[in-house]
Amino acid sequence: MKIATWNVNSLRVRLPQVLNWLGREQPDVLAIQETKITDDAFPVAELAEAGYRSVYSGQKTYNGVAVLSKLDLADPVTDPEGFDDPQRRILAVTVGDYRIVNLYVPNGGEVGSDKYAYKLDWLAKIRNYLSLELERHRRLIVLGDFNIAPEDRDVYDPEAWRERILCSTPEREAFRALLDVGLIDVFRRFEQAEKSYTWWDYRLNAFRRNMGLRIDHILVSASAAEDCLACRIDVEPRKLERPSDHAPMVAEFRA
DNA sequence: ATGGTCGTGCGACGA
Repeated sequence: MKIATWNVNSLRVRLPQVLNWLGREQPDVLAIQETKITDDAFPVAELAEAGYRSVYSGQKTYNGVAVLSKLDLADPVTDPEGFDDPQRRILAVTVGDYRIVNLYVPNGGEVGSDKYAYKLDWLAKIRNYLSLELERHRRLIVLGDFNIAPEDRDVYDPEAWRERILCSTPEREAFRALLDVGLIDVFRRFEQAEKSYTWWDYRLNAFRRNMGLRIDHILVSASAAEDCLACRIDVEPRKLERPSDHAPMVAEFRA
């Protein structure tokens, strides 16, 4: 089972790139964030033609999550207990033996802002939900855009980003709290190149200069980690004309 | 450089 995550920053704009990437990479599952498309406009037919079923939870202009799969998608959840939120950021679904939770964590604006408080509150609530999901499912995969760089080695210039959004201590503690409920950052289970990132600002030629952050993650339960064979970032789509500002991540599992 | 580039949707705002 090959499972991927990609913040596409508008599925409408990126659909040709997504279809190309699916064709080349052939993941069994792709979790997408920032679709920025309402459910009535979701490109179900184009994706079906490429061999993928879709579940989606979208809204106008902002946010929006979807899961594409070659296999059946069962038991979708978009509004877990405790979330009373019009923002479409959560989509949990079952594929085969795996419970998959696709997340688009709030960006948080600036440290200390209202959006920052919303982000930390959201992270506290998602922690509770994930701890329940871990009780309910042996094989759990939580993936998406977490908008948190967990450690200094996940940041191209840690001093410049010290206590800034995506890197502040409360955000890193909230990320750590997700690991503490029983999730494993599977990217770090494998040898990786130094300066491995998943997001680069559109400005200042940040990608060409590898001025990036690792803010997209694949977290898995212990029993899913045992079956994980590989985890990598695919920077190729970030090199294309009119790219998303994020690169996809892929994890492969035995069975 | 209180900057810079995108996407949405036609003026800001979010990231």
